[in-house]
Amino acid sequence: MKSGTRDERQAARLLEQLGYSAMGVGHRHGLTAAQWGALRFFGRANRFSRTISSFAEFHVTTRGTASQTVGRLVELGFLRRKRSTIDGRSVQLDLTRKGRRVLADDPVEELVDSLRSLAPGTRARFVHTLQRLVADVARSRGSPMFGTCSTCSYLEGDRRIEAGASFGWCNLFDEPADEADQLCANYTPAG
Amino acid sequence: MKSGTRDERQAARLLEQLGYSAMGVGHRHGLTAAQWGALRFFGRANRFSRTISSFAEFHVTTRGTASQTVGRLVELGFLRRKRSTIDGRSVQLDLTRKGRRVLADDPVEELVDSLRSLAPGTRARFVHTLQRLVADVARSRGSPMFGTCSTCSYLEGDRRIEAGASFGWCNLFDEPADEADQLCANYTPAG
DNA sequence: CAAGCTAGTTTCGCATCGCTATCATTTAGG
DNA sequence: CCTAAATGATAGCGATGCGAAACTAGCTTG
Repeated sequence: MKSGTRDERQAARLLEQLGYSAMGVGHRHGLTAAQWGALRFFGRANRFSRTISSFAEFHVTTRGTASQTVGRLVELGFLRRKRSTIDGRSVQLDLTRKGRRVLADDPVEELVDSLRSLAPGTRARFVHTLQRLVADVARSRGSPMFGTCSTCSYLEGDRRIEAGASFGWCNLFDEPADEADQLCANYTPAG
Repeated sequence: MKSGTRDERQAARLLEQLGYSAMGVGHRHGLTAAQWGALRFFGRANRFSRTISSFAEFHVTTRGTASQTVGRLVELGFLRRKRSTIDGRSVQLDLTRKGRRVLADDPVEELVDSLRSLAPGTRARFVHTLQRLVADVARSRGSPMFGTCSTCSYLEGDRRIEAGASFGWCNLFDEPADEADQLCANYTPAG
């Protein structure tokens, strides 16, 4: 039995190690892990999902804590609050120029470099496996998904978003899917 | 340029997401992320590496902080201190039975389940790619590696550790490599 | 319009993190 | 030997994280 699970454990260990060494561990720029997580989230979520509630859900914490973390980033000038015009309760968080600069120096960039050096086929297979794992874990945990348009059931028309080409259409918001590579809190896997 | 990096960013994002959902986020068993990290480290490191210093290095923090975190886990009964017989300064940390039980309920187990459902070939390719990424990131950061015997240059004889079969030989410690699937602080990639 | 729900903020209390020093013990080098 | 280096433990300090609860304000339903 032990030998039968060696591969899985090794993979899990490597994933964790990658997480530790690649992600916000190390307090670069004086930011904590939670703050890096928030900054990344708001840098990668679409405009409908850049809210306290979505971040709290994504980060598995309470809205109170999330508000506190975000408040600190606003003080530091990395995020900007903007009241939503459609829903007066809602606040949209946007990265400032300063926030974007810091995010560009995200420790995870070294990982991106490494990924870039993979053969395209290898990378594609890797991404495909990752997607499956993320979906599996989210499902087995009963937590929402936070995916992107490319595999979302609300996307109308051509499922594949070509690089830089025309957008698809989001049937949920009834708008062009112009932030197709951003995370969405309303993501629903197709299938 | 932007479209040319879509795959890499997506992969990085998925890796981060997997890290968040799989790792100690959520305070299960009342343990913090740092405590989960320590518990996992001491559950996966070989006897030469289960020290405060190694953990501090792995976790990218100071020995003081590491000692404090470990101290809490000792108080909680998850770890046990044991003075080294060879080096009187060194302390070896071992998981207690209780610690092992908690580690079995590690949130990361859901990830292991998901990995188990992959086709063997897919999983092998995935692991292979992960290994490369971990090595790349560690190299570009100039940090030590923490790998296992199977790809270590100190391993004598057959490089492949067969499941449950005979051990290899470690030329560094001059001992049988009987903890071949455990993390080692002295890991040096072959090649 | 009233009741109820949702989004966010704020405060309180407490535990932990993370760093810097300092100290004791033990090893290693000359 | 005697000094320098290494391993850990510990104290002190500031900041953050986290949960719970109370509170404001804006939607929504009937």
